[in-house]
This record gives sequence, C-alpha cells and structure tokens, in this order.
Amino acid sequence: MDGPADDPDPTPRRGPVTLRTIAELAGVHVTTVSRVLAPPAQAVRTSSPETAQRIREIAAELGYRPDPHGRALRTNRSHLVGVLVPRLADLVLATIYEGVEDAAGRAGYSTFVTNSQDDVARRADRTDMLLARRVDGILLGDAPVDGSSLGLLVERGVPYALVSRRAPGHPSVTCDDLAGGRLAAEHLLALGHRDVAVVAGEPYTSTGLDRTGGFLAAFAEAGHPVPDHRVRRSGFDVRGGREAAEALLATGPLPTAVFAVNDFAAIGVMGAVRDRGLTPGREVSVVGFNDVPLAAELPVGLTTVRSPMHEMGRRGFALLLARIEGRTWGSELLDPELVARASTGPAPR
Amino acid sequence: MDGPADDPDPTPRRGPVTLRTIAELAGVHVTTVSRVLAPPAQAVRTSSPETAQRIREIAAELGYRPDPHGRALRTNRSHLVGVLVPRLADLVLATIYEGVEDAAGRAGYSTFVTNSQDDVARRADRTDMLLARRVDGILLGDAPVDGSSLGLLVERGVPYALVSRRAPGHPSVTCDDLAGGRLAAEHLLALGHRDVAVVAGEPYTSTGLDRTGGFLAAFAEAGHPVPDHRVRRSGFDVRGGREAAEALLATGPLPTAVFAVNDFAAIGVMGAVRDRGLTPGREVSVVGFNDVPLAAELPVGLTTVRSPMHEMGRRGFALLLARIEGRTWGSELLDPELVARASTGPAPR
DNA sequence: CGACTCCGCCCAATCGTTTGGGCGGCGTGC
DNA sequence: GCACGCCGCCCAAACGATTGGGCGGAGTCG
Repeated sequence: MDGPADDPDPTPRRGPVTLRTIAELAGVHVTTVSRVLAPPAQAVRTSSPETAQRIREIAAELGYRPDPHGRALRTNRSHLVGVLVPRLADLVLATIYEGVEDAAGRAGYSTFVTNSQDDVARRADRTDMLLARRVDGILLGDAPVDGSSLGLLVERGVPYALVSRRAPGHPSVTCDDLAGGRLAAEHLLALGHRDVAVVAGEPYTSTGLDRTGGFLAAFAEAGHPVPDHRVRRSGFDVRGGREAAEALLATGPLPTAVFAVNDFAAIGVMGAVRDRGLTPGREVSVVGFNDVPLAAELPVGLTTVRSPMHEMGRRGFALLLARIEGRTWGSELLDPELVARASTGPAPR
Repeated sequence: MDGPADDPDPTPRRGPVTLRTIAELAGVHVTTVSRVLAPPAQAVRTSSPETAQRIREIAAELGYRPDPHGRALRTNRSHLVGVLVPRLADLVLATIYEGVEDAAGRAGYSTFVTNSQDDVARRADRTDMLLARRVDGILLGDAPVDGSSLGLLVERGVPYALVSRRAPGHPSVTCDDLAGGRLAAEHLLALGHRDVAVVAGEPYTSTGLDRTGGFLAAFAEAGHPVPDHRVRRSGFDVRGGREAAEALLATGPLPTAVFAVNDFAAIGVMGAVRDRGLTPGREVSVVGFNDVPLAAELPVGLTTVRSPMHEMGRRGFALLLARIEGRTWGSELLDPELVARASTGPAPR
C-alpha cells in the first residue's frame, strides 16, 4: 500500500535517493550524474555546464547522499577507520578521540572506536572486528611499547598509526613525554626539592616509561639521582595513584615531592597525602601530567604538565590518512608545557 | 606483479576471501555457499551435510568474513547504529557508551559515536552524517526533555531510542531519576537537614529536572519545602558545580547541605565549600549523583546516588534493537541506589 | 511403469556506485 | 568537401552478497 509512490510529484519522492533517481529526473544516464557529482579533483570527462548545473540542482533538492556501501563495494575504500583505545572512560583517551573524530569528520571519514582494556586477547578480537568491517586503517591508542600485537597489522598490510603511546619503528603522534618529564623535574628542582618520588604508570606504556625517564634523567643530571625504591609503577587512575603513593609514603623518610605521570594518579597521590594529615603543596608537593580540566578545579589546584590531547588526536588521524593515501609521513612529537598551580611549593627544610 | 596469485597452493590465497573464492575451492556455486554460511535461523533450502561441512571447513580455514558492504547493499541493513552523546569526554556518557558498545558487539552491530555538544545545529549536522552512513538506527544520549530535534527522526521513520535522558512520548532507558532525587532527600532528612540547596543541572535535561524534582518533592512532603532561591541551574561538570555553589553559598545563611545532580558538579561544590574554609560532611554536607569511580577515591569520599550507567547503555541498545527488528518494546526505568560516604553527616545545630 | 514430490543445487537479477570503452555529432583545418 | 579530433554523453561490467525461480535426478506411491 505504501509502495514506491507512482505519483508524478517529483519533490517528496519516496524511498532513498540514488543516482538513478536523479538521472531519470534529469533525463540523463547515471554515469553522467556520477561524474558530475564526483569531487572536482577527479573531474574527468565532464558534462556541459548546463547539464551539470541541472543535475546539481536536482541532487541538492532531493538531498542526495551517496550510499557508502555501494561506493565502498566498488572502490574498495570504506572511508572508515578503526580506533583502539585502552578505555574510553579514561578522560585522556576520550579527549584524544574527540580530536580524532573531529579530523576524521572533516576528511569525510567515520570512526569506530572500541576499547581493548590493554588486554592482549581483547585487542586481537577487536582488531579482527574492525578488519571484518573493512576499515581503511586503524589508529592505535593502546600500543604497548614493545610493539607486540602490531605484527598482525604489518603482515596484513593494513595502514595504521599510533597515537598517545609510541613504539620504536612504528609511525606515531605523541606528546614529547621525555621532555614533559624533564619539565616536571626542572620545576621541582627549581623549588629546591632533592628527595622526590615517582608514580610511574604502567611499565608497558611509552607514556609511563618516557615521562619517568625524562624526570629521572633530569634529576640525575642535576646531581640528585632518584633511588629505585622511590619509583613505583601504578595504574593510570585515581586508585592506582593512591595505592602507589601509599606504598611510597610508607617506607622511610617522606619525600618532599611526588611526580605522577598522570593527573588522575596525581589526584590519588593527593588523597594519600591528605590521609596522612598533610597538605599537598606544603609538606609534600605533587605534580601530575596532562592537565585535564579537573586539575584546575580541585580544592588545591594541581601543578601539571599539559599535553595537547585534542591536537594529538587530530594529528594522529592526519598521519593515518597520509599512510592510507600513500603519501609521505613522519612520526610527530608534540610539545608539552608546565602549568604551575598550588600543589607545588618550595621544599620544606 | 603481485596479482591474484595463480599458484595452486590454496591456503594463503592472496586478496580478500569472498564467497566466490570458497565456491571455487569447494566446486560449488556461490549461492550454495551463501546459504550454508547463513545463520541457522534462516536456514532454508539447505545443502547436503557433506557439502555444508566441506564449505564450512574451507571458510574457516581461509578466515572468511562476509563483506559488510556487499551485504548491506543487498539487504538494506548495515548493522550499524549511531550514538549521539553531548560529550564523550563526560565520564558518565563514556561509561554509558561502553555499555552500548558492549551490547552492540554481542549482537553483531558496530557503533558510530559522535558528540553533539548539546548544540542544536551540531546535533542536526551529526544526525545527518549518521543517516548518510545508512545506520539502522540511532541511540540518543543527548535528548532535550521537550523532545525537540526528534521530529526529523520520527518523520523519516528512522528507528531510535533515548538513553540517559528521557522525553515524554519517546522510547527510553533511563535511571529512575525522580526516585534517585528522593533517595538523596531522604538521606539528608534522616541526618536532620532542613535547610538545603540544590545544584540542579541543565534545565533542558530530564536528568537535571527529575533529580531535582524528586528531591524537592520529598522535602516538601516532609514539611520542609525548599525555597526557589536555594535551587540553581548549573553545568554538569566541575566548573559548573563550583559556580552554582558559589552563588548559592554567597546569599543569606549557609545551607547545611547541598544536593548536586551530578558527581562532577558535586566535586565543584566541595571545592567551593573548601574555599570558604569549611569541610564537606561537617559544616556543609554534599550529595552527588551517579557514583563515578572517582567519588570513592576523593580525600572526602562523596555520598552519592549510584546510577547503573553501564547497564543503562546495554539496555538502551537492546531497546533500539527491538525497534529496529520490529519487536515489541517499552521504556525502562533503572533503579538508583544511595551510597553514603564521608561527605554527608548530621546537620549542625 | 508412469506420475508426482522433493531434495540439492545452479541461474540470474538485484542493491548503488564507479570507470574504461564507445559513439554520434559538431567544429576545424587544408 | 573530406578527414580528423574532441566534446558530451551512454553502455556495460564490475564490486560481494542475497534470494526467488528453475531444473535434473532420485525416491515414493499407485
């Protein structure tokens, strides 16, 4: 009863608008319509200006949108990319992803995002799902620093790029985490801190490793090497930071400052400091990393190293796109920046 | 030079595996392969057990995955759904989305998520993009309570469902926010609070409205109506909560408790309380909503109303799927639960 | 022994798009 | 006036999967 509408009224036109719909209305072949509506870049065998104009008008009036499935089938290009993150509920990754989606949208791409939970099996499973969806490439926000799990992609020849975390020998867009670690160290050194501790994040991530590495290097170069027992791995969330800080504060004399490689971990550290009746920024200074919006709003503002998360997402997508399109590319390091707030102060005597 | 591999070796087989690849290897027609590999539910015109077995083995060995574009083109079903959220960098929505993605994955669907920023134009734009991608349905996590912006979907006959925020007359899966507001009120009433304030969230959202409404109703019924000037709209983030709290605390006598309709807003409230030299849970009690993981880890643990965010996402997808498949469906209300921590205490005299 | 049924498979059309190959007709040059 | 070129368009063949329609052969039954 509600069939393909044989009323002669051309405007509301039931059903989806296809090239054929337009071709019939314009009294022309679908090929012609396709060629007219193709992006000007690949404008070969063009039509007469009048025909083109007429076709464009009809297409606009009907609200024609090319069917991505038909197009993908023919061109073998889906204009889809997969994005793998450890957890989307991690604000840092969510923000990076916003950048990715932003850039992808502008380039006419859509993204599937999915979380791997930093779990090997799940990562393989999700990658498989993305490949089954025929994505044009994959952006990895969860790469382990040893590059394991990238073999499959290389082997299959799937374009990919890393974002947030780097791995030697693979294309990536990351914050210059080594420099960021140094910034934190220099800030604390300038405030007179000599006896410090590090909440170091997960040891299989370049973010944790590099930030810690840069920090330790700067202290060592300044003549105040940080002993091993003052460095402790941790999760990247509040709980992880709190647990690591409790362990660090429990043993021996109190450090005068703690550097956490992630803001949420730093918030956990501040909680642990408070639990001992101390105030962050007075008895114990605390530095975080990333500068999430929350950092500025805390009762005691968190001193932190700002990383350009949104920008990182955008550039990460741009890098992936360059690889997909076979253009030249290179890995990128984005500059971090120190933001001093109330959680750091001069070292107590 | 790297063509379709005419070596007789059947196993590594260059290029993508299609039905034809399998058909040729099995010496059978593609139709037969398609029918064998179809889900058992729609098993009509089946093959002989031997043929079927052989086909399945070859498919498994080659790692056959049906091309979603070919399938979508033919069946007019993309197995794709769009998800619209205000901001993915909002932990609450990110968690709900994790639930959505979880359920979608299990059902063989993939999801596009995109943020509307609660902006009318952007929402229309993103919806359009999703429709252009030929999604089978749309899940809305950003619906305004007046249901505006849903007209387009209804009109076009696109299956949709609401999650997190409801709108009268539209299918939704939400937390029972009215009940949640009451839970918060009852908790504070039991602690002896009579003079309270509300940080009410955005007035165009059912979450803000219902949580506030339930809270106010319970206080009114208990004989302690909350005056208008003690209720103030706010953003759902830390800054929004802080700003609203500063306004509320500035005028007249201090309330003994503040209910914020969102945990992050509550964190902002606690910051404002601290700024005045007061301690949350002593001079001023604070209650939040959602129970995000951070709430338990704060220096002063946040009393809050837990909402089942992950579950909400899962059920939301299930509801959408029911509509897509034309099954019967109904809106759902999920039960909230009060979690008492240190940020609430007996009302001071 | 013939007719009928049904099983197991193949044929062909279709979804919407892109793209190399033709093919008339008009304009130009000699 | 004829040959040639090119402009503007149409034709047809893909891409991979699904699905109604046939068709030969084996089995059943009278």
